[in-house]
Amino acid sequence: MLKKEKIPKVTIQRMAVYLQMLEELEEEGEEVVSSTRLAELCGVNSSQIRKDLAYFGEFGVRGVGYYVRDLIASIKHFLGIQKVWNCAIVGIGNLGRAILRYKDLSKKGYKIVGAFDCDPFKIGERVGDLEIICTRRLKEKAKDLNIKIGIITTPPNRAQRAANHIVEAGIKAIVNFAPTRIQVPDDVIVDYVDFSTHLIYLSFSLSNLGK
Amino acid sequence: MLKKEKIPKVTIQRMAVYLQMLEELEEEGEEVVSSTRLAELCGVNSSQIRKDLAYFGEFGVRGVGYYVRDLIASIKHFLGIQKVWNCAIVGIGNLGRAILRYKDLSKKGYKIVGAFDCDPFKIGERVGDLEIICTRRLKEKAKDLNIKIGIITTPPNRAQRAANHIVEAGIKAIVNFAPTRIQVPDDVIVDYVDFSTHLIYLSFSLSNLGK
DNA sequence: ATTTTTTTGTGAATTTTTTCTCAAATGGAG
DNA sequence: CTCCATTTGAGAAAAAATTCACAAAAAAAT
Repeated sequence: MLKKEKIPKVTIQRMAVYLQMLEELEEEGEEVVSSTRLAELCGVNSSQIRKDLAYFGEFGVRGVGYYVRDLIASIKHFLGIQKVWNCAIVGIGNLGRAILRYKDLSKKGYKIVGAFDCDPFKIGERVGDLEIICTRRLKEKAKDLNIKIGIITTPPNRAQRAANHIVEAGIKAIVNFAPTRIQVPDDVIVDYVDFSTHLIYLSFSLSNLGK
Repeated sequence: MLKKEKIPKVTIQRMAVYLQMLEELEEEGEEVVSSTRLAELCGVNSSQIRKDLAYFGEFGVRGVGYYVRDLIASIKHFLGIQKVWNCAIVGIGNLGRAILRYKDLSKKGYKIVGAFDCDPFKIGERVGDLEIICTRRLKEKAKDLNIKIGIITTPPNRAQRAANHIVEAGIKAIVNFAPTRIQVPDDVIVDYVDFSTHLIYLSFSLSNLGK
Protein backbone atom coordinates (compact mmCIF):
# COMPACT_ATOMS: atom_id res chain seq x y z
CA MET A 1 0.00 0.00 0.00
CA LEU A 2 1.53 3.25 -1.14
CA LYS A 3 1.30 6.02 1.44
CA LYS A 4 2.05 9.65 0.99
CA GLU A 5 3.71 10.03 4.40
CA LYS A 6 7.09 11.60 4.28
CA ILE A 7 9.84 9.06 3.98
CA PRO A 8 12.54 9.10 6.66
CA LYS A 9 16.08 9.90 5.64
CA VAL A 10 17.34 6.66 7.19
CA THR A 11 15.03 4.74 4.90
CA ILE A 12 16.55 6.37 1.83
CA GLN A 13 20.04 5.66 3.14
CA ARG A 14 19.19 2.00 3.71
CA MET A 15 17.61 1.89 0.28
CA ALA A 16 21.00 2.80 -1.16
CA VAL A 17 22.54 -0.10 0.76
CA TYR A 18 19.90 -2.55 -0.43
CA LEU A 19 20.46 -1.39 -3.99
CA GLN A 20 24.19 -1.92 -3.71
CA MET A 21 23.71 -5.43 -2.37
CA LEU A 22 21.05 -6.29 -4.95
CA GLU A 23 23.42 -5.28 -7.72
CA GLU A 24 26.08 -7.58 -6.29
CA LEU A 25 23.55 -10.39 -6.13
CA GLU A 26 22.51 -9.76 -9.73
CA GLU A 27 26.15 -9.93 -10.83
CA GLU A 28 26.45 -13.27 -9.09
CA GLY A 29 23.47 -14.47 -11.11
CA GLU A 30 20.89 -14.56 -8.31
CA GLU A 31 17.38 -14.11 -9.67
CA VAL A 32 15.32 -14.10 -6.49
CA VAL A 33 16.06 -12.99 -2.95
CA SER A 34 14.00 -13.06 0.24
CA SER A 35 13.88 -10.19 2.69
CA THR A 36 15.51 -12.50 5.25
CA ARG A 37 18.53 -13.18 3.07
CA LEU A 38 18.92 -9.58 1.96
CA ALA A 39 18.61 -8.52 5.59
CA GLU A 40 21.45 -10.81 6.65
CA LEU A 41 23.69 -9.49 3.91
CA CYS A 42 22.94 -5.88 4.78
CA GLY A 43 23.06 -6.40 8.53
CA VAL A 44 19.50 -5.29 9.26
CA ASN A 45 16.21 -6.82 10.38
CA SER A 46 14.06 -8.40 7.66
CA SER A 47 10.88 -6.55 8.52
CA GLN A 48 12.89 -3.38 8.33
CA ILE A 49 13.44 -4.10 4.67
CA ARG A 50 9.80 -4.90 4.05
CA LYS A 51 8.69 -1.75 5.88
CA ASP A 52 11.17 0.39 3.96
CA LEU A 53 9.95 -0.98 0.64
CA ALA A 54 6.32 -0.48 1.70
CA TYR A 55 6.83 3.28 1.58
CA PHE A 56 7.11 2.97 -2.19
CA GLY A 57 4.79 0.13 -3.11
CA GLU A 58 4.57 -3.65 -3.26
CA PHE A 59 7.42 -5.36 -5.00
CA GLY A 60 7.53 -8.89 -3.64
CA VAL A 61 5.72 -12.14 -4.28
CA ARG A 62 4.48 -14.02 -1.20
CA GLY A 63 6.07 -17.39 -0.75
CA VAL A 64 8.80 -16.42 -3.24
CA GLY A 65 10.58 -13.21 -2.38
CA TYR A 66 11.75 -10.41 -4.64
CA TYR A 67 12.92 -10.69 -8.24
CA VAL A 68 16.36 -9.13 -8.07
CA ARG A 69 16.40 -7.49 -11.48
CA ASP A 70 12.91 -6.04 -11.10
CA LEU A 71 13.56 -4.77 -7.60
CA ILE A 72 16.72 -2.99 -8.74
CA ALA A 73 14.79 -1.28 -11.50
CA SER A 74 11.98 -0.28 -9.13
CA ILE A 75 14.33 1.13 -6.51
CA LYS A 76 16.28 3.09 -9.10
CA HIS A 77 13.04 4.44 -10.42
CA PHE A 78 11.60 5.70 -7.17
CA LEU A 79 14.92 7.02 -5.91
CA GLY A 80 15.18 9.11 -9.04
CA ILE A 81 18.37 7.56 -10.38
CA GLN A 82 17.28 6.15 -13.69
CA LYS A 83 18.35 9.46 -15.16
CA VAL A 84 21.73 11.20 -15.09
CA TRP A 85 22.35 13.98 -12.57
CA ASN A 86 24.85 16.65 -13.55
CA CYS A 87 27.15 17.81 -10.74
CA ALA A 88 29.70 20.56 -10.20
CA ILE A 89 32.72 20.31 -7.92
CA VAL A 90 33.84 23.45 -6.15
CA GLY A 91 37.36 23.27 -4.74
CA ILE A 92 39.91 21.33 -6.76
CA GLY A 93 42.36 20.08 -4.15
CA ASN A 94 43.33 16.49 -3.41
CA LEU A 95 39.83 15.38 -2.56
CA GLY A 96 38.23 17.21 -5.48
CA ARG A 97 40.66 15.54 -7.85
CA ALA A 98 40.05 12.13 -6.31
CA ILE A 99 36.32 12.55 -6.89
CA LEU A 100 36.87 13.77 -10.44
CA ARG A 101 38.86 10.62 -11.17
CA TYR A 102 36.29 8.36 -9.50
CA LYS A 103 34.91 6.38 -12.43
CA ASP A 104 32.05 4.61 -10.63
CA LEU A 105 30.08 7.81 -10.22
CA SER A 106 29.01 7.93 -13.85
CA LYS A 107 28.03 4.27 -13.69
CA LYS A 108 25.73 5.24 -10.86
CA GLY A 109 24.12 8.08 -12.75
CA TYR A 110 26.13 11.06 -11.55
CA LYS A 111 28.18 13.04 -14.03
CA ILE A 112 30.60 15.75 -13.02
CA VAL A 113 30.30 18.40 -15.69
CA GLY A 114 32.07 21.32 -14.05
CA ALA A 115 35.21 21.85 -11.96
CA PHE A 116 35.44 25.18 -10.15
CA ASP A 117 38.09 26.85 -8.04
CA CYS A 118 38.89 30.42 -7.06
CA ASP A 119 42.69 30.04 -7.17
CA PRO A 120 43.96 31.95 -10.27
CA PHE A 121 46.90 29.54 -10.56
CA LYS A 122 44.53 26.61 -11.03
CA ILE A 123 42.08 28.25 -13.43
CA GLY A 124 42.55 26.93 -16.95
CA GLU A 125 44.30 23.76 -15.81
CA ARG A 126 42.85 20.53 -17.17
CA VAL A 127 41.76 17.69 -14.90
CA GLY A 128 40.59 14.66 -16.83
CA ASP A 129 38.47 16.11 -19.61
CA LEU A 130 37.41 19.18 -17.68
CA GLU A 131 39.01 22.59 -17.46
CA ILE A 132 39.06 24.33 -14.09
CA ILE A 133 36.84 27.39 -14.19
CA CYS A 134 36.69 30.40 -11.85
CA THR A 135 34.05 29.88 -9.16
CA ARG A 136 32.58 33.30 -9.94
CA ARG A 137 31.46 31.91 -13.29
CA LEU A 138 29.44 29.12 -11.65
CA LYS A 139 26.13 30.95 -11.99
CA GLU A 140 26.57 31.45 -15.72
CA LYS A 141 27.77 27.87 -16.30
CA ALA A 142 25.13 26.18 -14.13
CA LYS A 143 22.39 26.95 -16.65
CA ASP A 144 24.37 25.88 -19.72
CA LEU A 145 25.54 22.66 -18.11
CA ASN A 146 22.22 21.91 -16.38
CA ILE A 147 23.93 21.40 -13.02
CA LYS A 148 21.64 20.03 -10.31
CA ILE A 149 24.05 19.12 -7.50
CA GLY A 150 26.98 21.07 -6.06
CA ILE A 151 29.86 19.30 -4.34
CA ILE A 152 31.97 21.37 -1.95
CA THR A 153 35.56 20.17 -1.51
CA THR A 154 37.17 23.44 -0.46
CA PRO A 155 39.05 24.03 2.80
CA PRO A 156 36.60 24.78 5.64
CA ASN A 157 37.15 28.53 5.60
CA ARG A 158 36.09 28.70 1.92
CA ALA A 159 33.07 26.44 2.24
CA GLN A 160 30.50 29.15 3.00
CA ARG A 161 31.63 31.22 0.03
CA ALA A 162 31.41 28.16 -2.20
CA ALA A 163 27.93 27.48 -0.85
CA ASN A 164 26.89 31.05 -1.62
CA HIS A 165 28.00 30.70 -5.23
CA ILE A 166 26.12 27.41 -5.54
CA VAL A 167 22.94 28.88 -4.07
CA GLU A 168 23.17 31.94 -6.31
CA ALA A 169 23.48 29.66 -9.30
CA GLY A 170 20.05 28.28 -8.41
CA ILE A 171 21.34 24.82 -7.47
CA LYS A 172 19.13 23.22 -4.81
CA ALA A 173 21.27 20.35 -3.52
CA ILE A 174 24.73 20.36 -1.95
CA VAL A 175 27.11 17.71 -0.67
CA ASN A 176 29.55 19.37 1.68
CA PHE A 177 32.87 17.60 2.28
CA ALA A 178 34.37 20.56 4.13
CA PRO A 179 34.45 19.91 7.88
CA THR A 180 32.24 22.87 8.76
CA ARG A 181 28.54 23.72 8.77
CA ILE A 182 27.17 26.00 6.06
CA GLN A 183 24.13 28.28 6.09
CA VAL A 184 21.76 28.10 3.11
CA PRO A 185 18.12 29.01 2.42
CA ASP A 186 15.45 26.52 3.50
CA ASP A 187 14.77 25.29 -0.01
CA VAL A 188 18.35 24.07 -0.47
CA ILE A 189 19.17 20.58 0.78
CA VAL A 190 22.60 20.05 2.32
CA ASP A 191 24.14 16.71 3.10
CA TYR A 192 27.38 16.52 5.03
CA VAL A 193 30.16 14.00 4.41
CA ASP A 194 32.65 14.30 7.19
CA PHE A 195 35.42 11.78 7.54
CA SER A 196 36.40 12.88 11.02
CA THR A 197 32.87 12.31 12.30
CA HIS A 198 33.26 8.67 11.37
CA LEU A 199 36.67 8.43 13.00
CA ILE A 200 35.28 10.02 16.15
CA TYR A 201 32.53 7.43 16.28
CA LEU A 202 35.15 4.67 16.05
CA SER A 203 37.47 6.11 18.65
CA PHE A 204 34.56 6.59 21.02
CA SER A 205 33.49 2.98 20.47
CA LEU A 206 37.02 1.70 20.97
CA SER A 207 37.41 3.74 24.15
CA ASN A 208 34.21 2.24 25.51
CA LEU A 209 34.54 -1.42 24.57
CA GLY A 210 32.91 -3.52 27.22
CA LYS A 211 31.50 -0.56 29.13
CA MET B 1 23.21 13.11 36.15
CA LEU B 2 25.51 10.59 34.52
CA LYS B 3 23.76 7.43 33.40
CA LYS B 4 25.31 4.24 32.23
CA GLU B 5 22.77 3.65 29.46
CA LYS B 6 24.27 2.98 26.12
CA ILE B 7 24.73 6.10 24.09
CA PRO B 8 23.05 6.21 20.68
CA LYS B 9 25.23 6.48 17.61
CA VAL B 10 23.37 9.60 16.47
CA THR B 11 24.34 11.31 19.71
CA ILE B 12 28.01 10.63 19.05
CA GLN B 13 27.68 11.92 15.52
CA ARG B 14 26.01 15.11 16.73
CA MET B 15 28.69 15.45 19.39
CA ALA B 16 31.23 15.64 16.57
CA VAL B 17 29.21 18.44 14.99
CA TYR B 18 28.94 20.37 18.25
CA LEU B 19 32.67 20.00 18.74
CA GLN B 20 33.39 21.33 15.27
CA MET B 21 31.17 24.35 15.86
CA LEU B 22 32.57 24.99 19.35
CA GLU B 23 36.08 25.05 17.92
CA GLU B 24 34.99 27.62 15.36
CA LEU B 25 33.43 29.70 18.12
CA GLU B 26 36.59 29.46 20.19
CA GLU B 27 38.65 30.66 17.24
CA GLU B 28 36.32 33.64 16.92
CA GLY B 29 37.04 34.43 20.56
CA GLU B 30 33.65 33.42 22.02
CA GLU B 31 33.97 32.38 25.65
CA VAL B 32 30.42 31.36 26.48
CA VAL B 33 27.63 29.86 24.40
CA SER B 34 24.05 28.90 25.24
CA SER B 35 22.43 25.70 24.05
CA THR B 36 20.00 27.85 22.06
CA ARG B 37 22.75 29.59 20.13
CA LEU B 38 24.75 26.43 19.54
CA ALA B 39 21.55 24.70 18.41
CA GLU B 40 20.86 27.40 15.82
CA LEU B 41 24.37 27.14 14.46
CA CYS B 42 24.21 23.35 14.23
CA GLY B 43 20.65 23.24 12.94
CA VAL B 44 19.19 21.21 15.80
CA ASN B 45 16.82 21.70 18.72
CA SER B 46 18.34 23.17 21.88
CA SER B 47 17.05 20.49 24.23
CA GLN B 48 18.58 17.98 21.89
CA ILE B 49 21.94 19.43 22.77
CA ARG B 50 21.24 19.42 26.48
CA LYS B 51 19.97 15.84 26.33
CA ASP B 52 23.00 14.73 24.35
CA LEU B 53 25.37 16.31 26.85
CA ALA B 54 23.44 14.79 29.75
CA TYR B 55 24.62 11.34 28.68
CA PHE B 56 28.10 12.37 29.75
CA GLY B 57 27.58 14.69 32.69
CA GLU B 58 26.74 18.30 33.56
CA PHE B 59 28.81 20.90 31.82
CA GLY B 60 26.74 24.08 31.87
CA VAL B 61 25.98 26.87 34.30
CA ARG B 62 22.33 27.85 34.71
CA GLY B 63 21.59 31.38 33.63
CA VAL B 64 24.93 31.50 31.80
CA GLY B 65 25.45 28.70 29.33
CA TYR B 66 28.56 26.68 28.55
CA TYR B 67 32.16 27.84 28.72
CA VAL B 68 33.38 27.13 25.21
CA ARG B 69 36.93 26.14 26.07
CA ASP B 70 35.90 23.87 28.93
CA LEU B 71 33.16 22.22 26.94
CA ILE B 72 35.57 21.46 24.09
CA ALA B 73 37.96 19.84 26.54
CA SER B 74 35.19 17.80 28.15
CA ILE B 75 33.80 16.57 24.85
CA LYS B 76 37.24 15.59 23.60
CA HIS B 77 37.83 13.76 26.82
CA PHE B 78 34.69 11.66 26.82
CA LEU B 79 34.83 10.97 23.09
CA GLY B 80 38.32 9.57 23.58
CA ILE B 81 40.11 12.03 21.30
CA GLN B 82 42.52 13.67 23.70
CA LYS B 83 45.00 11.01 22.63
CA VAL B 84 46.36 10.14 19.18
CA TRP B 85 44.88 7.20 17.28
CA ASN B 86 47.17 5.42 14.83
CA CYS B 87 45.53 4.39 11.57
CA ALA B 88 46.43 2.29 8.54
CA ILE B 89 45.18 2.88 5.02
CA VAL B 90 44.63 -0.16 2.83
CA GLY B 91 44.34 0.62 -0.87
CA ILE B 92 46.48 3.44 -2.20
CA GLY B 93 44.49 4.76 -5.14
CA ASN B 94 43.25 8.30 -5.67
CA LEU B 95 41.14 8.38 -2.54
CA GLY B 96 43.80 6.75 -0.38
CA ARG B 97 46.34 9.33 -1.53
CA ALA B 98 43.90 12.18 -0.90
CA ILE B 99 43.42 10.96 2.67
CA LEU B 100 47.17 10.55 3.16
CA ARG B 101 47.66 14.16 2.13
CA TYR B 102 44.82 15.42 4.32
CA LYS B 103 46.63 17.47 6.94
CA ASP B 104 43.70 18.16 9.28
CA LEU B 105 43.53 14.55 10.41
CA SER B 106 46.58 14.81 12.60
CA LYS B 107 45.27 18.05 14.09
CA LYS B 108 42.20 16.07 15.07
CA GLY B 109 44.14 13.29 16.73
CA TYR B 110 44.35 10.73 13.94
CA LYS B 111 47.72 9.76 12.54
CA ILE B 112 48.17 7.59 9.49
CA VAL B 113 51.19 5.44 10.23
CA GLY B 114 50.90 2.78 7.54
CA ALA B 115 50.03 2.70 3.82
CA PHE B 116 49.24 -0.74 2.41
CA ASP B 117 48.47 -2.05 -1.06
CA CYS B 118 48.65 -5.43 -2.74
CA ASP B 119 49.78 -4.13 -6.16
CA PRO B 120 53.47 -5.12 -6.60
CA PHE B 121 54.06 -2.06 -8.79
CA LYS B 122 53.08 0.24 -5.94
CA ILE B 123 54.97 -1.50 -3.15
CA GLY B 124 58.04 0.47 -2.13
CA GLU B 125 56.74 3.71 -3.61
CA ARG B 126 56.80 6.69 -1.25
CA VAL B 127 53.68 8.77 -0.50
CA GLY B 128 54.39 11.69 1.77
CA ASP B 129 56.68 10.27 4.40
CA LEU B 130 55.33 6.75 4.19
CA GLU B 131 56.41 3.85 2.03
CA ILE B 132 53.73 1.62 0.56
CA ILE B 133 53.89 -1.83 2.12
CA CYS B 134 52.43 -5.13 0.92
CA THR B 135 49.04 -5.74 2.53
CA ARG B 136 50.14 -9.23 3.57
CA ARG B 137 52.56 -7.58 5.99
CA LEU B 138 49.78 -5.69 7.77
CA LYS B 139 49.56 -8.18 10.63
CA GLU B 140 53.25 -7.93 11.41
CA LYS B 141 53.28 -4.13 11.11
CA ALA B 142 50.08 -3.52 13.11
CA LYS B 143 51.78 -4.48 16.36
CA ASP B 144 54.95 -2.46 15.76
CA LEU B 145 53.05 0.62 14.70
CA ASN B 146 50.28 0.24 17.31
CA ILE B 147 47.55 0.56 14.68
CA LYS B 148 44.04 0.87 16.10
CA ILE B 149 41.93 1.84 13.09
CA GLY B 150 41.93 0.43 9.55
CA ILE B 151 40.77 2.53 6.61
CA ILE B 152 39.70 0.65 3.48
CA THR B 153 40.06 2.58 0.22
CA THR B 154 40.36 -0.33 -2.20
CA PRO B 155 38.06 -1.00 -5.15
CA PRO B 156 34.88 -2.79 -3.98
CA ASN B 157 35.99 -6.25 -5.10
CA ARG B 158 39.10 -6.03 -2.91
CA ALA B 159 37.38 -4.65 0.16
CA GLN B 160 36.56 -7.99 1.80
CA ARG B 161 40.14 -9.18 1.43
CA ALA B 162 41.39 -5.93 2.91
CA ALA B 163 38.94 -6.36 5.79
CA ASN B 164 40.22 -9.90 6.39
CA HIS B 165 43.80 -8.66 6.66
CA ILE B 166 42.74 -5.91 9.06
CA VAL B 167 40.79 -8.34 11.25
CA GLU B 168 43.67 -10.83 11.27
CA ALA B 169 45.97 -8.06 12.40
CA GLY B 170 43.82 -7.72 15.51
CA ILE B 171 42.49 -4.27 14.60
CA LYS B 172 38.98 -3.72 15.99
CA ALA B 173 37.74 -0.69 14.08
CA ILE B 174 37.30 -0.14 10.34
CA VAL B 175 36.20 2.75 8.17
CA ASN B 176 35.14 1.36 4.83
CA PHE B 177 35.14 3.75 1.86
CA ALA B 178 34.60 0.97 -0.68
CA PRO B 179 31.00 0.95 -1.91
CA THR B 180 30.23 -2.55 -0.68
CA ARG B 181 29.35 -4.28 2.61
CA ILE B 182 31.99 -6.31 4.38
CA GLN B 183 31.60 -9.22 6.79
CA VAL B 184 33.61 -9.12 10.02
CA PRO B 185 33.40 -10.74 13.48
CA ASP B 186 31.00 -9.19 16.00
CA ASP B 187 33.75 -7.57 18.03
CA VAL B 188 34.95 -5.48 15.11
CA ILE B 189 33.20 -2.16 14.51
CA VAL B 190 32.66 -1.07 10.92
CA ASP B 191 31.59 2.36 9.80
CA TYR B 192 30.72 2.99 6.17
CA VAL B 193 31.51 6.18 4.25
CA ASP B 194 29.78 6.01 0.94
CA PHE B 195 29.65 9.02 -1.30
CA SER B 196 26.99 7.60 -3.59
CA THR B 197 24.63 7.07 -0.64
CA HIS B 198 24.74 10.81 -0.07
CA LEU B 199 24.17 11.59 -3.73
CA ILE B 200 21.23 9.19 -3.79
CA TYR B 201 19.66 10.98 -0.85
CA LEU B 202 20.00 14.28 -2.72
CA SER B 203 18.61 13.01 -6.00
CA PHE B 204 15.68 11.46 -4.18
CA SER B 205 15.01 14.74 -2.40
CA LEU B 206 15.28 16.73 -5.62
CA SER B 207 12.93 14.33 -7.41
CA ASN B 208 10.37 14.77 -4.67
CA LEU B 209 10.47 18.49 -4.01
CA GLY B 210 7.02 19.67 -3.05
CA LYS B 211 5.56 16.18 -2.89
C1' DA C 1 17.67 43.02 49.20
C1' DT C 2 14.31 41.78 46.05
C1' DT C 3 12.65 41.10 41.56
C1' DT C 4 13.33 39.96 36.84
C1' DT C 5 15.67 37.60 33.22
C1' DT C 6 18.24 33.99 31.48
C1' DT C 7 19.42 29.36 30.87
C1' DT C 8 20.42 24.70 32.43
C1' DG C 9 18.96 19.91 33.53
C1' DT C 10 15.43 16.63 33.54
C1' DG C 11 10.84 14.28 33.94
C1' DA C 12 6.83 13.88 31.04
C1' DA C 13 4.68 13.88 26.64
C1' DT C 14 5.07 13.20 21.95
C1' DT C 15 6.72 11.49 17.80
C1' DT C 16 9.28 8.41 15.15
C1' DT C 17 11.37 4.15 14.19
C1' DT C 18 11.93 -0.63 14.80
C1' DT C 19 10.45 -5.13 15.77
C1' DC C 20 6.93 -8.62 16.43
C1' DT C 21 3.14 -11.24 14.81
C1' DC C 22 0.22 -13.34 11.83
C1' DA C 23 -3.31 -13.59 8.00
C1' DA C 24 -3.03 -13.97 3.09
C1' DA C 25 -0.78 -15.43 -1.05
C1' DT C 26 2.21 -18.53 -3.66
C1' DG C 27 4.57 -22.61 -5.33
C1' DG C 28 5.78 -27.29 -4.82
C1' DA C 29 5.01 -32.07 -3.08
C1' DG C 30 2.21 -35.90 -2.57
C1' DC D 1 -6.71 -31.23 -5.70
C1' DT D 2 -5.20 -30.69 -1.07
C1' DC D 3 -1.69 -29.96 2.17
C1' DC D 4 2.68 -28.05 3.55
C1' DA D 5 6.41 -24.89 3.62
C1' DT D 6 7.62 -20.13 2.47
C1' DT D 7 7.48 -15.48 2.51
C1' DT D 8 5.25 -11.05 1.91
C1' DG D 9 2.55 -7.00 3.65
C1' DA D 10 0.72 -4.63 7.29
C1' DG D 11 -1.46 -3.84 11.87
C1' DA D 12 -0.13 -3.90 16.72
C1' DA D 13 3.32 -3.54 20.14
C1' DA D 14 7.63 -2.14 21.74
C1' DA D 15 11.57 0.62 21.81
C1' DA D 16 14.01 4.67 20.91
C1' DA D 17 14.59 9.41 19.98
C1' DT D 18 12.97 14.05 20.11
C1' DT D 19 10.60 17.87 21.89
C1' DC D 20 8.05 20.17 25.50
C1' DA D 21 7.65 22.33 29.78
C1' DC D 22 9.11 23.86 34.00
C1' DA D 23 11.62 23.92 38.56
C1' DA D 24 16.13 25.26 40.06
C1' DA D 25 20.14 28.06 39.73
C1' DA D 26 22.69 32.10 38.45
C1' DA D 27 23.31 36.78 37.12
C1' DA D 28 21.56 41.34 36.16
C1' DA D 29 18.46 45.02 37.13
C1' DT D 30 15.88 47.80 40.20
